[in-house]
Amino acid sequence: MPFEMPTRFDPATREREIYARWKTDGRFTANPASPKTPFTIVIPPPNVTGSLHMGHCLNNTLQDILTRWKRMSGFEALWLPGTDHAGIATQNVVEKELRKEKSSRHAIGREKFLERVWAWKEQYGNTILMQLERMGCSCDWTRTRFTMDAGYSGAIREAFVRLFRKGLIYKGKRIINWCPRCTTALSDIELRDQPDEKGKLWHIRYPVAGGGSLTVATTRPETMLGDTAVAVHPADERYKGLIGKKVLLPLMNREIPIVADAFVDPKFGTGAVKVTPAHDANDYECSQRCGLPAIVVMDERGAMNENAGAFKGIERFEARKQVVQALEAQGLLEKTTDHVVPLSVCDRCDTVIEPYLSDQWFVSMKPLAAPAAEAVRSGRVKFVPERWAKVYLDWVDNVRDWCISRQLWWGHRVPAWKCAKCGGYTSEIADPTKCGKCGAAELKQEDDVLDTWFSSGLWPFATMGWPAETADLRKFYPTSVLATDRGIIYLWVARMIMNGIEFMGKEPFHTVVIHPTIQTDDGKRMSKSLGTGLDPLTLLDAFGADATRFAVAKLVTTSQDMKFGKNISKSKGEEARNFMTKFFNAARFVLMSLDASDRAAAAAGAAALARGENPASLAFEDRWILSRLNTTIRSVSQSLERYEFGEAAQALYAFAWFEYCDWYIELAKPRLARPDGAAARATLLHVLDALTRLLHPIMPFVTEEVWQALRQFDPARAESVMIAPYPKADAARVDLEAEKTAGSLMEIVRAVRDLRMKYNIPPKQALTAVLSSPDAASALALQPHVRLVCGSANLSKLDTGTGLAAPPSSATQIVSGAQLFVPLAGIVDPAKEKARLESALKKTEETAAGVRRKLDDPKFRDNAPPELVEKEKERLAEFEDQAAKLKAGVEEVKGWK
RNA sequence: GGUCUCGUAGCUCAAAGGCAGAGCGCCGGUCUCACAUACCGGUGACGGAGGUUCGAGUCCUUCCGGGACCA
Repeated sequence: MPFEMPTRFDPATREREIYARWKTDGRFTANPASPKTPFTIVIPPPNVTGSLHMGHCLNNTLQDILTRWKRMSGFEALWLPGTDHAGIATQNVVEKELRKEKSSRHAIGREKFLERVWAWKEQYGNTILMQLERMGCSCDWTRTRFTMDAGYSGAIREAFVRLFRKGLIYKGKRIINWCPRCTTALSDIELRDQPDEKGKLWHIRYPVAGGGSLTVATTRPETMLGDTAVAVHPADERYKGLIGKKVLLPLMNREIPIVADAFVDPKFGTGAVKVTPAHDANDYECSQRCGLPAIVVMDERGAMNENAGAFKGIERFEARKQVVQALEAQGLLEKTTDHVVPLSVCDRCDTVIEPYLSDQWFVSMKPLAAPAAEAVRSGRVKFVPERWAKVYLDWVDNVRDWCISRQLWWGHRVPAWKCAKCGGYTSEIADPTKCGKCGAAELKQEDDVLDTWFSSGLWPFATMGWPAETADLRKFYPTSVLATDRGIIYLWVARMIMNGIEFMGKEPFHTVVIHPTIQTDDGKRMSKSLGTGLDPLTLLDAFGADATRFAVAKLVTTSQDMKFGKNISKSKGEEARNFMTKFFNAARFVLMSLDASDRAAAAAGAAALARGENPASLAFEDRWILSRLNTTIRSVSQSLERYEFGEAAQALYAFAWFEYCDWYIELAKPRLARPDGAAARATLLHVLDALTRLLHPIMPFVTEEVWQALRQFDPARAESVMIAPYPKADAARVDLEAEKTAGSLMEIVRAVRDLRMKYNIPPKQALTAVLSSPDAASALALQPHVRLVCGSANLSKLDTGTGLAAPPSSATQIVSGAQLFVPLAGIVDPAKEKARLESALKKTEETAAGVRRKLDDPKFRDNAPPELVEKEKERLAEFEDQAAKLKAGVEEVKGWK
């Protein structure tokens, strides 16, 4: 019965079926009791409100490549998936729903609101995980975690209490970033800079007590209502006499001091700055140094409050206008200039951030950061590429205390209780019943919740059941690799390392792979709002998961960016899809060409080859492709070890297409039908088998399809390619001599094909040729392969030898130092041939002259390594020889009638 | 202001300091019994200026032009 395969692999139908089969067979599930060495990756948890974007597509492709490769390489591989609860983002989504219903979270209350969020999460929260399935990701779905799960919440409670007890968590009044729309505090990294915002610089005259005035420049005049001082640089001669005097704060009629502080830049504005401690971080620090009070003049929604006098109740930007008008009316506005202001906006809602003095919870970072920095400096945690370690260290070394409280409802409620009696805070694993300080029983839990990053920072071990000592933790912690984008270095990587050391006593991973960031075709950041984003689903639909993954992986380099917008993704997607089809078709050819009677023998032969044995006498071309295969295996393995995904994909692409398909299959074809073709059949099958396994981590679906076809020939193989061993290079198979000879043969074939093109000779028309080698040895080396050359170049005859004369009316090519003559009586055009040879001659002479110049230079001869000088001498001899032959060819043509 | 990164063919990327390579595109030819999503052949490039070196795409300086991050 002939073996049948469809002409194409159809991703749309086959991917789902194959994935479902893997799942039901439990292929993704890791076993903590396994004796194998673990290999663990925890997914950088995507935001539960999110859907797959190109960044995820790339990030997860790479994680899956690593996981599948390690799983096949004999590791107990665990890729642990999950999502984080994304406090603000998720709360905003549900609040939006409520607004549509003309309701609000305040209208329904905290408890009901949280029920709504959970309901939303149950309905939509799995979107991104399902998209990962579509990509073929081999995540262990039995271990999927969510940062709000009960177990995970227990880990957060544990971590908070431990840090609290160590004194590393405290509550205090500080300037924080406040989003007046979300009405919550934000950490530095939840902001987005809005550069080059056009603003103004207002110069305001403050009357000095006792006469005169002092002009200050500000970009935010509305905050002057909360000024408690004016500061100048202590060394600024212009203002020296004013230090210690008072000014009368306009509009508020409050006397405030003129202080000296080195934070003032004398070159900015007038060199005198207003100090508003409650609404500016620098001013706040200044106020601490100078002992100034802080007056909050805005409420939590960004409107001016009762401390703003006449401006009470006015929204902050409107207040700005009115304050300016009022100052102008009083003649206190000296001038207004244009000024570019750096603005920070809320990452979630684009509202301009207000620096705001308020009571918040903080983590004292220095004690946690020091060992985290040391872990990287000592090399226990490595960054790939290495340079990112510097970025990490810059942040970790200069880290500031971290505001972890958020004025939200969705999240982990701060597990601290305030005592009504003594005002102290108590934090315990079990809800406390009495104050840890004074013993009183009137306790109230804090309303705020914790920053999402506080929970996702515990991800590498909280996902495995910490603080319980679970089998998973024992087996899979520390994890192996964290793969992520550079934007996440501060958000997660640093915090995961700090927490891993603090709570587990061990770094959470030994390697951090920072892959490039996907950009648009013209090298800009992809932006949803600008519509320059690219939806990976359109790629998955158009090209299938295998091709999408391959296209993305092939472009991964050590550079920081990767252009992959609408046009580039299309061209790269097509390239990858064509490659996938090519591979599938090669498999189809190999399997369909094996006769039922050949199959068992071919399978046995291929198995023997895989073991390093030679089942039948291997032909030259068999030895060549086996050599190339093993060279490729080595290079792919090395690339993967170094996380050079693009290199690995590239090597596989080139080997599969240009060597296996273009040359080997074609060379093996004539032997296939022959009874003595056993070695060819075994080699074809063996290389296909190896290639299938090599490609599997990048293109999981099509390789599984091919694997299942291979299994029909050889049921003894693994049930799935997922658990088949990844090929190992066999150095004994590498045959550089064969590779070199094959190179010469290809050159000869190409030379004939080139002549066919130049003289319009159809491929079907057989030709004859004469190959005159420079010496007997090389003639002898080519002799056995005449059959291969004739087959590939469609020659009916190829004479080889040394010093052979050109047959009449021959076109000449110089290949590998030999002369190739192709008699073309009646076809060859003397003028054209002469021109062709002369052009080749000119090129050769130019190259020869270059090498000669180099060799004539005594400095080169004296300083360059002798081997190189020798090599250059040989090259020169070759070029001179080639030139001589071409010259002879020109003379020959001249003699034609 | 500081740090990092990238400028190589029309496009996307390669090349321990020693002959600048691929793919896509483009041009021309083939529907040859796995594959026209294919096959065959061809075309085409080191941002500028200095320096180090026998030798620089590669190392150094500087300029120009992109990108990222920190303050």
